[in-house]
Amino acid sequence: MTSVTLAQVAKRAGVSTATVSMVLRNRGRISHETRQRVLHILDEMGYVYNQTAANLRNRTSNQVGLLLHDITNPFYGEMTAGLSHEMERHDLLLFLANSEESGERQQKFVDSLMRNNACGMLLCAARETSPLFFEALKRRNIPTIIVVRPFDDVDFDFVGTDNFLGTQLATQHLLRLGHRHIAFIGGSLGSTSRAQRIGGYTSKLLENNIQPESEWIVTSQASQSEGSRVSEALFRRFPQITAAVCYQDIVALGVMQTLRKAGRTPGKDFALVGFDDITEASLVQPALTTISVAAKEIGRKAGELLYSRIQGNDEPPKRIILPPALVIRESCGDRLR
Amino acid sequence: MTSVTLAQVAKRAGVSTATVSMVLRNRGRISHETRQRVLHILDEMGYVYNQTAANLRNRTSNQVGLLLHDITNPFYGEMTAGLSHEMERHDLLLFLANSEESGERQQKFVDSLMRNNACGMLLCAARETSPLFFEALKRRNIPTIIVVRPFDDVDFDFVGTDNFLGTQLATQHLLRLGHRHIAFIGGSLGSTSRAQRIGGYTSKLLENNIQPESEWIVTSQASQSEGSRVSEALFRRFPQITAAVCYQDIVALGVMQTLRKAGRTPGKDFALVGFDDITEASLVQPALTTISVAAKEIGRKAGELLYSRIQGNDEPPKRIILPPALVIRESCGDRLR
DNA sequence: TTGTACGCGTTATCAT
DNA sequence: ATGATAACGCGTACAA
Repeated sequence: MTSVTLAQVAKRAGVSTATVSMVLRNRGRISHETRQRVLHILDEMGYVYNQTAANLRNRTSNQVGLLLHDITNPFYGEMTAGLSHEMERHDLLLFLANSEESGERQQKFVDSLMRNNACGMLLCAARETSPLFFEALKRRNIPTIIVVRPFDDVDFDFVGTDNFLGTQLATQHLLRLGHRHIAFIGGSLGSTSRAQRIGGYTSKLLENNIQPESEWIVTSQASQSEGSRVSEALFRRFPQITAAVCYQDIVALGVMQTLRKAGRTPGKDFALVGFDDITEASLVQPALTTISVAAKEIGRKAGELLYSRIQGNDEPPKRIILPPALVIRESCGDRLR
Repeated sequence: MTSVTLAQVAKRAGVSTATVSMVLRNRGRISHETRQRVLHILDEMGYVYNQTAANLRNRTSNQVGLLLHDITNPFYGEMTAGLSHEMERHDLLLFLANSEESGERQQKFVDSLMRNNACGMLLCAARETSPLFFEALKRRNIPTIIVVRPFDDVDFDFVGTDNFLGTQLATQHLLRLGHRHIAFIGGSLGSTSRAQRIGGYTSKLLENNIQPESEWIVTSQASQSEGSRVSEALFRRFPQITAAVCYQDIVALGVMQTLRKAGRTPGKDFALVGFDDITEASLVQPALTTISVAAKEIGRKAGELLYSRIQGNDEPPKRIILPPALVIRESCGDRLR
């Protein structure tokens, strides 16, 4: 390695290490002359700053961790891009870990972050994460932002989207188009996001004096095939359903499949709204009307908030909820327009 | 912070810091008794190992950097997942940075890695990266693996896919299906990957006595919308084209859009092959026939190789080229079967 | 098992 | 005004 140390530079420049350090960090009072000489020698010797030593001394670091459960999901890719951009702006390094929904891996990553003295973290926790995990986190006293997956502990900062509003928009759209028999398809039982989305759906129905039918609300795994399977059973039991709000675009794609098999055409004799606005949404035929959440913006906002926390911002925990938007395509028909 | 130090634990346990250190790292010969007592006190005091201090002392670290140019691209998401998994296995932390094709950001990240004493890095360099960048990297003497984007400097390890073979497979598939007017869509001019893929496409055409038409080879940015825009122009000019090999799945998705707009159906009156096999490929309708490059596997293999380098493996630089595979779905029709 | 010098930058205190 | 001295952050490993 033979790395050049500050002391070596100091010796060569005929000054103390304190002086070199001050030059490097633009602190203290150093004469222009000395400063120039030191800078020159730093360059000449190819000095590389040892952040590790500095961090040890200062008991800080410039490293933050991002824990996701599935980096493969394009939504999180977008979010990570937004976050990464923000981190770079503040000269923070980003650790990435992928829990793959394993609580064990998740815990291991957090422990690792603590050992490495990370100065902050962003968390999209694995499903079924124990509350104890969060309690332990609080005691760690490290700035932590919960992202995307809603979490109702008010002691944490949270950045995500407004699930409730999202499905309200979706449901309202269907109502305006004249639909009265609207189902909700997808999501898994434990999911908080799902609970919120169902809340938006239900509330909008009630606002319009429509009694929600609990049997028209069904779960589905996050895959096209499951969406298809689940909706087939639903439509067979309740043929009067003419529209559906889906928990995710992927599920909506499955529903489309079912409709086609049954000789029905989404956008003509059935209306479908998805959620997420994934790439495929605009590609399928007919293109999927859906709720768009600005993934990149979530990443950016989360990064911004984390940075402010690292800087010492100790206002009460914030909840930054980005508004989703209805993207009208073709899967609901155009009776409205 | 009030973090517990090794010295505090030692004092409380009535032993030396050396003993505690050895207990922590399972080294040396410590009596079972002492070991138990120390472990107990470590736990009791909530000791958190300070990796920073250890790293400083050992002049090493357990942190590696991954530099991508576009984490948003699902291909890299997959690759990152594979890599991340491998890193976790070896207790390495992964720094992620997204250059967004900016040489400046890229340089900044590498500098940051050096300052932070990273023990290795994986690089998918920005386009137009100066050779000087790589030369400088060599002098740094830090284990570095070039991934995905082909790079012809034999001094570096490389892990990627066989672009040439990939498009050969794709082109051959189309030829077998009877197509003779085959375009190549996507990629940008400077790209080495693209050059190789066009090589595979061209060679296969020639093998079959078909003269490649240079005007049927067009560039496109890595986005669906660009793929759509570019292909629209191409098809207008050359309506005789009945099939296309795409540089990327994303571009292929855009081409699908164009076809649909024109009232054509991929898989029926047009045949389309993508490259990458991203998740969406199997989800779109019709599902995209594509070249699978096992992105996850590339990540895993690259991680494995990097780890071995970090461990001191000093064999000559390796080139690990993973064979791609044709994944037949629906976008080419089934005239063959 | 222990004592302690060491890795390298930081900064409060002291000197000119 | 400028700059030097030296203790310090915390775990490691060698000599004793």
